[in-house]
Amino acid sequence: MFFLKELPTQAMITRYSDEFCPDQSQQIAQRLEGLREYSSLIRKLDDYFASHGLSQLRFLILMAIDRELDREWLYASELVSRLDVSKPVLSRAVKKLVEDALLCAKKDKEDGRAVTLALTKKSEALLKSILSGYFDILTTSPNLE
Amino acid sequence: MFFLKELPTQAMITRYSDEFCPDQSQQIAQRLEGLREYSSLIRKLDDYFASHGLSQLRFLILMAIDRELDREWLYASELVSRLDVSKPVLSRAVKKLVEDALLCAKKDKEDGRAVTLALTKKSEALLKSILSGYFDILTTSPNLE
DNA sequence: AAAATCTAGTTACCATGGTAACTAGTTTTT
DNA sequence: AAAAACTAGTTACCATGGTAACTAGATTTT
Repeated sequence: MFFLKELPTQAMITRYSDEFCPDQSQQIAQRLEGLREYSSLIRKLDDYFASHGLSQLRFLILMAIDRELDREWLYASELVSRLDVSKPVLSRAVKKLVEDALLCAKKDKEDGRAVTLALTKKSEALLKSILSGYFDILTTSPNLE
Repeated sequence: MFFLKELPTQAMITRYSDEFCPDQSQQIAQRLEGLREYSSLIRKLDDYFASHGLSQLRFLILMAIDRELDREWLYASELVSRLDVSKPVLSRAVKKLVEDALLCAKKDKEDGRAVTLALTKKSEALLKSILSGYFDILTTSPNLE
């Protein structure tokens, strides 16, 4: 997450960057502006997900399973390889999704260690109901062209 | 933080967005790409700060004080209004910075509640030593024009 | 000037990210 | 087939974000 409310003015950036990388102060300003815009977009998405009992991670777990074309389920380990998140964090998130009846976990028959994770009626309906708002937020963020 | 390792293909996005907002799938793809690029940039910055005993927040606190033109110090409450962070989080970060001799805290003479926060020799030197690398990371991130 | 309100900063607690180290099942080596 | 190595998932612990509620000093109301 990025925190600056007021970005440094071009003059401020120049004051610093002239010493280290003159002629790049404009690019630095652009990059900082981009960081702020995208951080703000991430916050908006987080708020939106929270208003539907989800989070960025919970949403992405559901989407990753839903978008799988040839199967109805994924192993937790497959989710780890698809999402940029650590195993323990995924494990905990999955546990809560199962408790909330948003995921259906079943022991795999072939591999005694593995668990298959599938969407439930509830999470299918939830995804359907929130995707429209999700796309709205993505497409209506200001200052990002 | 954003987690998708492999972004959905344009075909996947179309599969979803056609139902809700046809003709916007390309914009959605762009926005997701931007989110991923900036998340990756934020991770790079975090790693860089961590390698110098800092964090995004700790760095921004020091910068906010350093960039103040007419004063050598700020109140904690001023930092809260300049950085997009909650009071308790700032309070804790400041406490640690003082312990690490990167901030000098003094009771304000006029206002018995307030504390003035100034840089130390150590943090001034630290800022000088890391700014160059910071600008490098900002200006050399790929895929962001 | 006493009461009420506001403000600076902290404490307590919760959520969610991380790594290291563990259990237990599977696969590979020898 | 026993040992070693690998893999799936969890547990324990730490870091850092959040809100609510607190203390204490300053200010405003009455």
